[in-house]
Amino acid sequence: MQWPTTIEDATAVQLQLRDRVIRDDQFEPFRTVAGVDVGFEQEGTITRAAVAVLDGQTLQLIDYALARQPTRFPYVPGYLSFREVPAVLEAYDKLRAKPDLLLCDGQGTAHPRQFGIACHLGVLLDLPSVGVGKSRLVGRYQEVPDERGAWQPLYYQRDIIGGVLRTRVGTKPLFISTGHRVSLETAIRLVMHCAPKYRLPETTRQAHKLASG
DNA sequence: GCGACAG
DNA sequence: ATCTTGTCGC
Repeated sequence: MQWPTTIEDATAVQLQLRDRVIRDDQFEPFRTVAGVDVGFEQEGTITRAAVAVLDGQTLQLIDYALARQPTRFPYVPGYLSFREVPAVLEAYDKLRAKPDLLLCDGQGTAHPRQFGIACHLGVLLDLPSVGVGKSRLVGRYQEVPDERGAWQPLYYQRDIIGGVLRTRVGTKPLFISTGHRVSLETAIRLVMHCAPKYRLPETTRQAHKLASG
C-alpha cells in the first residue's frame, strides 16, 4: 500500500484501518516504554523524528533513534499521522531495543474518525500504544479539578473517546486516549506512572531533548 | 452557513 | 510545529 496523497485517500485508509484498533488491554507486562517526538526543519520541508526508549520502572533512557525525511503531507487537522508516521517508522526501525509500549504525541481514538496517530502507529507496528495530546482535537468535557490524577471523560457523539487528565497541578490537562491494545483506564494509569513530576511523560520529554540538541 | 481544528 | 528574550509567578 503506497502512502496516501489526498485527503480522500487518507480518509479511506483511516476508515479501513480503524477496525483493527483494539481498545481492550491485550498486552504482556511492560518492561520498556517509548516516547516519540516529531519536528520540522527547512521551512517544514524536512521532517525529523526521535524515538526514546525508557525503562518502565526507573524511566531512565535505554536506547533511542533519529530519522530525517522530506515532508510528504501537509498538516491538516484530523490527518496528522499522514505527515508524521513515515519518519517515526524509520526511526523505530533503527532501534536496537524495541519498546513494549508507545506513548504518542497527539490523539488516539479521541479523533473525528477514532483513528489518530497513536492508533495508526499502534496498528502498523502491532504495538500497544497510547495517545497523549497537549490540546483538544474533538470532544466535550467538564472542567478537571486542579489536582494531580484528576480526570474527566471526553465525549464525542454519545461515546467516551478519551479522558482529560491533570498530571500536574497548575498546568493544562492532557488528552489521553486508547491507541491500540490499551484501555482508556489503563492508558490514564500508565501516563500517570510515566509523568511523576512534570506535565508531560518522561518518554516525550526525552524524545524532545534528543530531537533538539 | 459559521466556527473549530492534534502537531 | 515554528518564529524568539525576557519576564511574571509559584
